[in-house]
Amino acid sequence: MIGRVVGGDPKGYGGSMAFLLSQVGARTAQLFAAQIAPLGITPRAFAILSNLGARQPQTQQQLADGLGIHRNNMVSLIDELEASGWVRRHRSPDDRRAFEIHLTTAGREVVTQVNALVVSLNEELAGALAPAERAAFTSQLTRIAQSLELESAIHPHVAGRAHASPP
Amino acid sequence: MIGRVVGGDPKGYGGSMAFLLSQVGARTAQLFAAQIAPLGITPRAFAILSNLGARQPQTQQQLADGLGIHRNNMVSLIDELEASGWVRRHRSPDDRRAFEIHLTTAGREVVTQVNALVVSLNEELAGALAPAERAAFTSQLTRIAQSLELESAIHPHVAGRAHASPP
DNA sequence: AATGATAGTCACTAAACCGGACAATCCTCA
DNA sequence: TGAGGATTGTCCGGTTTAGTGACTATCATT
Repeated sequence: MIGRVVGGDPKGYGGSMAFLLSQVGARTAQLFAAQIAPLGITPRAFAILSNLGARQPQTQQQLADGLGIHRNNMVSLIDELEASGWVRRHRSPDDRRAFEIHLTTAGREVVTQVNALVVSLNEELAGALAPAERAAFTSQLTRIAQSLELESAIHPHVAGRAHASPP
Repeated sequence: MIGRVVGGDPKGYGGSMAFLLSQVGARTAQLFAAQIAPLGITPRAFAILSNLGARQPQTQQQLADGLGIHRNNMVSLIDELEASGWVRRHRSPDDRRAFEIHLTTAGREVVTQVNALVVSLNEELAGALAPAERAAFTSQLTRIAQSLELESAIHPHVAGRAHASPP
């Protein structure tokens, strides 16, 4: 009774976990992108800033590996971040090929602001559930994420070519 | 205690419903696309076939409206579907501008095959949960989908430009 | 019949991402 | 020590994907 897709109404994927998850996930990502857009930042760029907020400094290569983004794309991404004043390139003292990417004060501020938006988005999502349900739901969702071998730092959308859709 | 993102470890969005949902959703969509790819079909194309399976025939315009896909893009989508032999264009007797899109026998078969894949994907996802948890989880997910005003037929990824990513 | 709306089509554009190639630098080991 | 191979950041081109504008044929309304 798990995968009921054939029975009932055709075209009704309303009970399909796969469809629901990808649908809700896509919409959530849309909302997030729309909410941070006024700050002049994209989800991908924020992923970099956030990652730097956790560990600093990192080279472009380290960031690319950590987030699953292609090396080549990291170049222009850092360019934009630097142009926005959120990040600065410093030559590494250890390796003259590499740049150490440092978060600026403004960059740290953006991370804080976006984190606040994430909190409010979380509350908006959780609002559909009874307070008593929320912890269990998150725990179950986490278990699914683990079973899919998702690492907490890598988001399939942030990482390379990852389209696809329903269900 | 819903939106814990700031506390604990920075960069740790592991407890954020928004991040988890979009991450799991994106991965689910990826898996689905990968699983149907051997059949020579994309998620977008399947959405059309599946919709036709539920109501037939429909004009391109009706399909575009129903799935949230742009009219112009529907043209090449139907072209491919027709080239694959899953669909046929018949001139509408009522409106000589419009085409009625009809599912062929092969098209119906593909829908059946993909639906079977969806069932197995659902089982794979549900496998991370205890059997007793599954119904509640799906119900909660459905409530979240409703609170986001998601219609069961429209998938944000299938419909227009819908990138975005974390939290 | 005339005017405006609508269905489908096509061509052009914009964005995202990948792969290949390249210079500078590092590393290793004979 | 120095020569070959690997690595870092960079750039460029090609591909894919989706959206826009304009066009034709047809319908609907008056």
